[in-house]
Amino acid sequence: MAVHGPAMTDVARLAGVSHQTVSRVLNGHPNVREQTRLRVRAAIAELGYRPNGAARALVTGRSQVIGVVAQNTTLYGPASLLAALEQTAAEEGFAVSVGSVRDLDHRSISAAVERHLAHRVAGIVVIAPVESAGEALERLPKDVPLVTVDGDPHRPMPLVTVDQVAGARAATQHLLDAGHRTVWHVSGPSDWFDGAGRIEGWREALLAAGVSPPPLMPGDWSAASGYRCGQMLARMPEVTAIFTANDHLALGVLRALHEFGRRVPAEISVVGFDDVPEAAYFIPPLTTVRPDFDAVARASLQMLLTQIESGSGGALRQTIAPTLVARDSVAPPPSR
Amino acid sequence: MAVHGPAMTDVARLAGVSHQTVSRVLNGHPNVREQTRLRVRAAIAELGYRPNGAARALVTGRSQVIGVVAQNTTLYGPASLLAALEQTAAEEGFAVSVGSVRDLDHRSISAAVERHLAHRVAGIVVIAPVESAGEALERLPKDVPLVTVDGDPHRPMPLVTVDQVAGARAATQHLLDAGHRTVWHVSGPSDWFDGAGRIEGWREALLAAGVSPPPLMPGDWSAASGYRCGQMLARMPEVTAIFTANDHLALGVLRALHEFGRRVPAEISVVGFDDVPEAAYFIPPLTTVRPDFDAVARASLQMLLTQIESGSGGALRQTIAPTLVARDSVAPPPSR
DNA sequence: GTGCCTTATGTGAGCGCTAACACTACCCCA
DNA sequence: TGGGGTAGTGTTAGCGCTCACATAAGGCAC
Repeated sequence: MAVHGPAMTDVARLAGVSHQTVSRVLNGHPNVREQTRLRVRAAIAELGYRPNGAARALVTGRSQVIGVVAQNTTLYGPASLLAALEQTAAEEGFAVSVGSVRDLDHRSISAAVERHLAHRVAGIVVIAPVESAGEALERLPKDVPLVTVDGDPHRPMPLVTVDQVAGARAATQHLLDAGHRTVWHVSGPSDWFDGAGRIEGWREALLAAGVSPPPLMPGDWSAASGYRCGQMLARMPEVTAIFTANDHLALGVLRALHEFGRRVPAEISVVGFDDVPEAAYFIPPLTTVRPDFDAVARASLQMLLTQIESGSGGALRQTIAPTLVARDSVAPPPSR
Repeated sequence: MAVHGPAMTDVARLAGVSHQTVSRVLNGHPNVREQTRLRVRAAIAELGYRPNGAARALVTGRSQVIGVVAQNTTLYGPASLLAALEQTAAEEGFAVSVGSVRDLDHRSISAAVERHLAHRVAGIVVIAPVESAGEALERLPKDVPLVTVDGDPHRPMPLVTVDQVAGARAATQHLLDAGHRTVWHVSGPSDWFDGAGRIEGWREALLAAGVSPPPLMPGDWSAASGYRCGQMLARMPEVTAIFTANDHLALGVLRALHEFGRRVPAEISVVGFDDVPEAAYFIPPLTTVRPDFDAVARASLQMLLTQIESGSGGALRQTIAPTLVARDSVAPPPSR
């Protein structure tokens, strides 16, 4: 059934060398004569030979596969991250195996990681935006290369993260700069680090401007929760500026404001986070904060590869700064 | 470096049997005494043993991994499909390896498939919504289990697909039933099978009602292209009903109509396709067609597993019917 | 008892590869 | 002239598992 293509010995025979020499060519070892190298490459091409990853994994103890653990790969953020990760990994000759989990408790995460370990992956990227994930990760064997993305900033493990705080600060500041007295915040879940970071940045910006933050409107990333919060905010005449923790929340808020006849941005300004491709086509086009998922993916993969090659752990940390994308949903507050 | 956990021989020694007996227990072979089976299981648990997938893959010629080839896993459809596929596969004890491709030409597809083949995947799911993909697939070795999703309905290979035609027909009919004389269509790319199917369904419904279809407005799935088409449609007073090939196109259309002061649904009704989670929070909430991605994933995986187990190819085919989700973006046409 | 099943278990080979080491040229410098 | 490099190549073992076969123990017919 399986396509049993040519093996290394077949290539070796055709090239008139030993299988070991073929192996050396394949792995870019020095000490192979240029002429031999060419002969081997020709034989590889002629036979359409592809090295057997399983055999290699067996003998080296690890495969050319990177495991990714993520929760909801349907969401825009994780999906983008996963795609970027896959792209980058492919360029480095690695395949990506996904292990999505329903919940981010430590049982689920551990199980997903274990599954990857069973396949002897070369390294693991965990997109672990919540507290409970961290605990699971600390119990893991220390000798497997691991990078967390959007994980706990206070835990000593290799971490790549979007600078949520800076992004939220920029969004809030942008609204203050437009002349708004204060800014309301429809947040993500506060037990998510990105949610918490965005709350923190919002709060910081307000405090720095000498404004005491108004009550938080807690959402759960979904447009539905944004809509619910929006219905409350729409009824409060003093509200002139809203920063939402992501674009989908903003969509829900916009819809609620629209229903209550509150015009955006004439009466109320709104800023989102994520810059989903559709944000430019919301009504009105949404000013938002764009995290660079490609950069995050590149950084985390680089970090992982460094660990894989050096064998050393090391609690590296890298933060990617997001950028503000100004569109039409922000204007000065209505003059009284 | 790698966590060299216990091997099968360690389990065997602890249980006082041969490694082969352990293997038999692991693979559920008959002819193992109940008592022995329990002893082996106990040893496995005690040592925390996990079978080495690489070794198994090496000897059997295939791994417990399913390769998925997809193009843009950031789009809602593919992302949902991938997530559902992963979930289902995990339940069956399979891991999922993603190989996304930038373009859907046959070079890229072949390359992605080859990469999976190198890792000796057990089977491959190709999400191949365009013509050129089909050609690449036909050249593939016949003995590797393969299922295409949203692929060419006219090609004799195992295929699972959403019934695009029926969905589009339902959407169009829904608008006609509301009293509209005709329905305009903002399409997806016509070289995508789902795009083509939705055009076909729209056309069929109109012809069945004795209406000759108005000119097609070609889009490319993006909100941006929906917006451009919407700008044209907004200027045409005779337009009262629009069916868009997906929800993002609808978002762009809604935005354009809004800018031109055309009220939805009072003046113009709009129906989308996909039912993205945000569709209920568009302005107004979007009536749309919901494909069941979970069902597609389950069906394709089932089909793949059947091939893997039986070894037989067989050109099976399964079509998943989508359902219409009625919201507020449809109303009778304005009376004159 | 002999022969021949069936059931439960063990033994040996080998999947395709890499790591470690062995070996052969050949060169350089004393 | 020989000792000791170094570049290029071959040989061997073994990663952890499954497959095919060998073996052992018991049952049942004659």
